[in-house]
Amino acid sequence: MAVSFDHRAIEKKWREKWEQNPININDGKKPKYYCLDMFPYPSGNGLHVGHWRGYVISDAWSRYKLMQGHYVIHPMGWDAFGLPAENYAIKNGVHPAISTASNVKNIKKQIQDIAAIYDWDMEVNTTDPEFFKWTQWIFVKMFKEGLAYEKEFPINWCPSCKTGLANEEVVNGRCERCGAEVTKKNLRQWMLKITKYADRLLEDLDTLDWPEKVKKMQTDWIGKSYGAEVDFGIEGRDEKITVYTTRPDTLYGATFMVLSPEHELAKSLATDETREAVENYIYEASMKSNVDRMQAKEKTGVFTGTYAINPINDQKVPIWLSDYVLADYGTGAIMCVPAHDDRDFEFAKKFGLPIVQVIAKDGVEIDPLEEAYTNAEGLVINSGEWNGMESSVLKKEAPDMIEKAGKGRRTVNYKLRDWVFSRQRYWGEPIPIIHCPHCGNVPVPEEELPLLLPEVESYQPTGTGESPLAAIDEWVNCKCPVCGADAKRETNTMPQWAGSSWYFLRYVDNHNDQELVSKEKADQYLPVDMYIGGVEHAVLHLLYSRFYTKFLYDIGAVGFEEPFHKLFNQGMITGKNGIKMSKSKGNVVSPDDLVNNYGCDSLRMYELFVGPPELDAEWDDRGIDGVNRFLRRFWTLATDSVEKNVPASKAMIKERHKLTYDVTTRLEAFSLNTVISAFMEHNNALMDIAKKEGGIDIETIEVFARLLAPFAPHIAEEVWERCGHDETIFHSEWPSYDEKLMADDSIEIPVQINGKTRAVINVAKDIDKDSAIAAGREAVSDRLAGTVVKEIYVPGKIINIVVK
RNA sequence: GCCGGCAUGUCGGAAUUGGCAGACGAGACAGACUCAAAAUCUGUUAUCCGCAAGGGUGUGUGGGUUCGAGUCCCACUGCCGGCACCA
Repeated sequence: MAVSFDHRAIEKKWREKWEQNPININDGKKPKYYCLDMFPYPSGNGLHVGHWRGYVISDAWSRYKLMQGHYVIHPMGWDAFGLPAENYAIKNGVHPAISTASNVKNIKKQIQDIAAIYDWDMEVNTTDPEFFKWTQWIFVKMFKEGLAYEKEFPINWCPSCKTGLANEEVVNGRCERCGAEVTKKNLRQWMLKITKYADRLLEDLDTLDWPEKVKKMQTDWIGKSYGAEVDFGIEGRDEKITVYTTRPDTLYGATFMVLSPEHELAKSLATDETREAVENYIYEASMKSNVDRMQAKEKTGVFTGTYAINPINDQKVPIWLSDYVLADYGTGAIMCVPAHDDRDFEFAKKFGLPIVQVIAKDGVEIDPLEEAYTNAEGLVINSGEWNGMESSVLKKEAPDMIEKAGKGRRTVNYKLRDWVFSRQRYWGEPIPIIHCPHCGNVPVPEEELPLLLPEVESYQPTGTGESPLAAIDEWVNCKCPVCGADAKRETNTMPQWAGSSWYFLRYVDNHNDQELVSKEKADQYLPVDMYIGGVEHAVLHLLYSRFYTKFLYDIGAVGFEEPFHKLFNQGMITGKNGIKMSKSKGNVVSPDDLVNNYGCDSLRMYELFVGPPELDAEWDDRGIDGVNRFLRRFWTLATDSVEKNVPASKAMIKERHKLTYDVTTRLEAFSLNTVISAFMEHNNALMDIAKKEGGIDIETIEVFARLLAPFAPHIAEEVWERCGHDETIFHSEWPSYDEKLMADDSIEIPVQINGKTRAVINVAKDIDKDSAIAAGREAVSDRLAGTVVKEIYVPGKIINIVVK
């Protein structure tokens, strides 16, 4: 009687059919929907169940959009430049291109197990010359626009990876990739002027449908602040020192000044008496690492012996040096208001410097202040003509007052720094620049791109700040494309972010050798409607991609400014006790056996059922039994019902509409775990009905299958076929629901006395207030003691009788 | 230190606008089937008192608003994430 459920046979059958007759077809009429996964690095370790999660989420969403009548762009590719392949090459002598290709092959096979509707004709690989030709082309364009420039300065240097790092790649003073302590190294670097886009990157966040958390992280990273620059004269000298402050309203309280030890005037401010101490201090500061500087328990500093003049009151204020002042933020010099800043307060206490309170705390001046009154707001005091003002008002007006008096100017500052873009490693895109002794830096002519990586004997990073490419004379030595003189190639390569900053533009036109992407295709298919990936790229990849897209918009290569309209960050799948899955921890769960034992559909369902998609979830293999049981019960119910072919009953129709409502609304809310719950709950209800009525009508089974199709595509397709359909379920419409058919004739209403439920009454759904209350009183009559003060009836929800 | 988020049974989690807390699943326990086990099916499963009917308590802690609070407000505790001397 019962048709046995053989997931292997069913999945194999449909995989082959979909291969022959793809279900996601572009007929040129359907609206497009671009659903993108963050493309993976093809690691030699393969995929674990955590990688699956994001891909299942995006595929279920893509299939839903497909059934809603969209042509879905759902591509996959490989972010294949980067250190692991290179480190593998160093260890084993295998060219990164070879190990990468074999990793891509393995992971592609694993990804195909998910049965996602990826369009493999769109596949891209960042290490493919056909692709990185355009990565280099973008760089050349940026160079021509003045956005890529060379600079020598002390950059973040990872001594383990032996390469420079961008600011975004330093986490708590450590290398984002390997965790080694980051040091400073003076290096000639290629930089990208991302700071030019700071305001646009900030303002356009408002236009994005992204998690607030990610927007906030980008906002904080860009770190825009408003304030003023104030020019302080130097006693006995013509020069000025300009400071940046966000609190110009506290200028009267500036009792000393501190310069970063790297400040250009630092050394020259020393007097004969202080010279030795000042030079020692500057030297010591230069030797400190980021981590040392961050973990400093106590402030250090040295008096230069020289005084500045506070322009607001002509007071002499001593100039000190201290490494708590950052050289590369603002002007590298600050005015210190110890009464209203913790750091200045600590410094003043330690070195016995004067403290002048200029904003009254709770309306009074406190003498002496026990601690700094920070983020001060209130009445301005000890401030000459400013006395009696509200600090919040003065804060807004002071910059203009200072500017009018010729003592400074209104200004803004950003925490965002330009992007250190060169890496001293082999396995990356060569930076297409030629250094000519006559012409300076000359870009490789666009028609000569891609500039390929040469073969090397040793992939070992040199550690000197040159990449391994520098050792290959025949590659390095070239002719200047402008004047023909002997010249040398740039030997640094690009960071891994270079390819990932724009790859999503390339999928839709991946073999175009004339343009990065054709205007027609870009207009037709881009930008990305839904982007799904982990939150770890909040300020790296996602910020860089926005910057690249804005640049490409500015040069007319694309017609939109923001690459990703909607962003969804899925949570991480961890091992037991929330420990991140890793080979070294030995807690990696591979999807391969699970697919084999339970089937792709079961694993897909469980990946979604494991918890809210945006939260981390601990993996527990046992849970997959639950969804597997559900699928098998549905299978049995469906195949039995097809055989019995019973007519639809009122209960079946009601259940069908309730299911459609629950699945659709929960799916729209991206509450994917509760979508799966809805399937289980309604399947249980249908099984009960089938027990009583001998089966379920075929239309209800069909609706169930259609709703299930984005999640468990194989079983849904098989059931659909058994219901008598020749064409794929994915070309059927997404079911709609009718709220009238969902509703019960009667409803249950709890009756409370003083907020405690004492009875539940069953009444007609459109009962009026008086009848409802009467029925409620009747139901709890034996408990009604005392005087009724109030009766509350919330239609269809609750009756509450308040008794005294 | 600053900024954000979270806290519900044994476990993962659910609960539209404040309206029966614990849906759905895992696990456990009991029963059916079986020589037996697995699988499957049926039932029970927040906690306390009670044979039961029934009643008390209960969403990190303490308070508040409300007829009514997991949900709103105030204070606190714990965990997670971001930034980290940004003047």
